[in-house]
Amino acid sequence: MTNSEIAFTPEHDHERCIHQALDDAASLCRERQLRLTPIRELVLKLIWQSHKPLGAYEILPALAEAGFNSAPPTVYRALDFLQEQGLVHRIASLNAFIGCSHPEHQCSNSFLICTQCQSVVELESPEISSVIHQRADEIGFKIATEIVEIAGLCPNCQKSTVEK
Amino acid sequence: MTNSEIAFTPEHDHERCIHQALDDAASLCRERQLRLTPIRELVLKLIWQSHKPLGAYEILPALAEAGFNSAPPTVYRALDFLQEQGLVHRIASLNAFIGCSHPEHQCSNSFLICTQCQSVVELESPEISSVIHQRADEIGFKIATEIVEIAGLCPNCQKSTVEK
DNA sequence: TAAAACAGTGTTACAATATAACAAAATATT
DNA sequence: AATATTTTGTTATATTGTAACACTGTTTTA
Repeated sequence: MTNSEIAFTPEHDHERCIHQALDDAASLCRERQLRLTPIRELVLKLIWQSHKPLGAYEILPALAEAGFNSAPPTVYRALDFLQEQGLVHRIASLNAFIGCSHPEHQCSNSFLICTQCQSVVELESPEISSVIHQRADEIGFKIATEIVEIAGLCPNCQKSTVEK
Repeated sequence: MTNSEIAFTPEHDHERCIHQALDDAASLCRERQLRLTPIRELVLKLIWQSHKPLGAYEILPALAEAGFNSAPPTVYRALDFLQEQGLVHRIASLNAFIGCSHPEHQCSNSFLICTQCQSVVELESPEISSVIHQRADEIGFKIATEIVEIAGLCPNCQKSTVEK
């Protein structure tokens, strides 16, 4: 099973996903000499509680519970930091945030979004990016950022839909 | 020049774009036995004032000026209708709306967004869609809707940037 | 080490985008 | 004409995101 498909496999060992993500973040921040403060780490952990994107305002209560200030700027600042470091992505079509599954590499910013279970996987596909660049080149358009958000039914939810 | 590039060509005859869009909308609604009411037509016309996406709240003042109610639901209803009929698209990354340049055909929902002049063109590219479907098939993901939003510099703005 | 600089957080207020719910009016259908 | 349906008016509010400034902790420099 590729990394992509894990999110669409409910029975996977998610503790491992969380652990990996937090470890990656820690080492990445160490390398870059940036501070993964308690707030930032908590926000990242909360986002990684599942493979479903989380809204900023869904994060706030947990911050409050942990004893931090829980006004919107607190969470948005943490999210900004995490996004800048490529640790989380914002899904524009959902106004929500998802953990990056490979923060070390360059990201495609392509996502498959299941409309039934809400799980999201990052679509790693050089071909998609390459075709997009090809087409942009033809028009003479100079790409800065790409967003690809594909909504539909994940393999797992297709099964359950059929079973109904 | 292909249809796509018109939006990135400031000197094009935009009256023609507007006229075409309103005509298309009228005939399309006639065919489908739907009502292109004055509000809906005005909203469409306002959106077609340029090739730059328009926010819902930018439309409201013009509605008020034309003597209509100008509370948010009015414009969102019109936008909902126009979107359902494929006459306008919502750009998720901008929270804004743009006229569809070919409402008769199936739409790719792919856009090139110039970050300098704000112009947007619809990227008609069977290849992009095809590659996306290919990749989704491999994972067993059943696509319902696709969003592709590419931001960068349009050919025209690249020129002016160099000139500076 | 003290002082300055900077980064991170707390706090208040508000901006921008979008929707719920119900009443009234216009239009289409019987 | 009466009824049903669609569209619009209206009020209120939900959701998402940011500006601005004060305060605190951490790093850097003299």
